[in-house]
Amino acid sequence: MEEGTSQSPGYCCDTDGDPYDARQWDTRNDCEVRQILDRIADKWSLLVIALLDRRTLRFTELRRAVDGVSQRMLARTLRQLERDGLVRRTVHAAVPPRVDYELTPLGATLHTTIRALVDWTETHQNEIAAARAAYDVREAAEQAAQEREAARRDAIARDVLAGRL
Amino acid sequence: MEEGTSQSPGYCCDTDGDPYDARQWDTRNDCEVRQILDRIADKWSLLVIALLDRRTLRFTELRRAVDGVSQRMLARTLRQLERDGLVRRTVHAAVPPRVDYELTPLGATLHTTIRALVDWTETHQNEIAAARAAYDVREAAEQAAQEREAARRDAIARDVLAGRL
DNA sequence: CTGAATCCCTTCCGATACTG
DNA sequence: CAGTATCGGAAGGGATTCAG
Repeated sequence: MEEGTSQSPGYCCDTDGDPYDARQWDTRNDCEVRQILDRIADKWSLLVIALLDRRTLRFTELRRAVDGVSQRMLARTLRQLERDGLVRRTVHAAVPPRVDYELTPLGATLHTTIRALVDWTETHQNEIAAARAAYDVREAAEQAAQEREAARRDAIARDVLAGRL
Repeated sequence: MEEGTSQSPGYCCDTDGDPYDARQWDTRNDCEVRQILDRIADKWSLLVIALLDRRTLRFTELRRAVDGVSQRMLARTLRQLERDGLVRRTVHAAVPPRVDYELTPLGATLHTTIRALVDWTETHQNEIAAARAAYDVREAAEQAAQEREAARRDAIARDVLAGRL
């Protein structure tokens, strides 16, 4: 197996004290949650779950549908989703071999939630694009101002030096 | 700047034909959406948005609260969230310097959605853990069976060879 | 057809050191 | 305090090859 099941050291909970914030999800709860979140929020997992909504697809169909995924990453993604109980894998003994993938009931509930997130993104993507553009403009202006200031200081310093000598 | 704004080549839309699935988010829509999703579904972004719910925090406060983030990643995360218009950054001219971070209205709406995702994860984390355990058991059993089978074949082959010679 | 295994390059990210 | 710059190790991920 390429990667093991174990996490890198220090990834998980060791903060026991510090009851720092009870109003919401604090850092302690993220030990398990964060790891799962990283998995399902993954670029390919998201797409696979999306594409498997209410239907069954074969490996190659998924491969073509996702369009950009390598067979390696698709296989890995599907294996993990299967392991997490979100996708069911059915092997048909046949020649040529045929493997079907479909969402489990658990996976179907995730689809709803993910869908909400994607909807938010679609709804606000223009605002985000606008915010980025505005930010980039501000940053560029600031940088230009700094460069002008630097040039000014440089000129002054040269003048002083010239006056001295 | 360490990483530029531009994406890696071939990351975005080039699939124009293939009107393959109109019922849901197909691959074409993900050009923009996926990129934004990757950003907001990021491990640190998620936590930062969570912690900034309805309050203002300073850099160091966030650093301590997240507990595990490096100053590098926190700074990067905050910069990106600011650029995306999700977080407002306020610099107070003072000694020592003080910088406050808070959610923008846009960021606040994201908080609700993210919260739904995290709630799903918390709700189903036990099911996922169970699924993983079951999967691992099945896999181990399969592997053991394969090894027994291999040993059996090996023994037969040796017997045949011994009979021949 | 459906993968698993290998090679190899790129990106991510933490540790460290340095500015304002 | 609030960052930025640089480096090196680790992980991500594509291309290719092999197997069932």
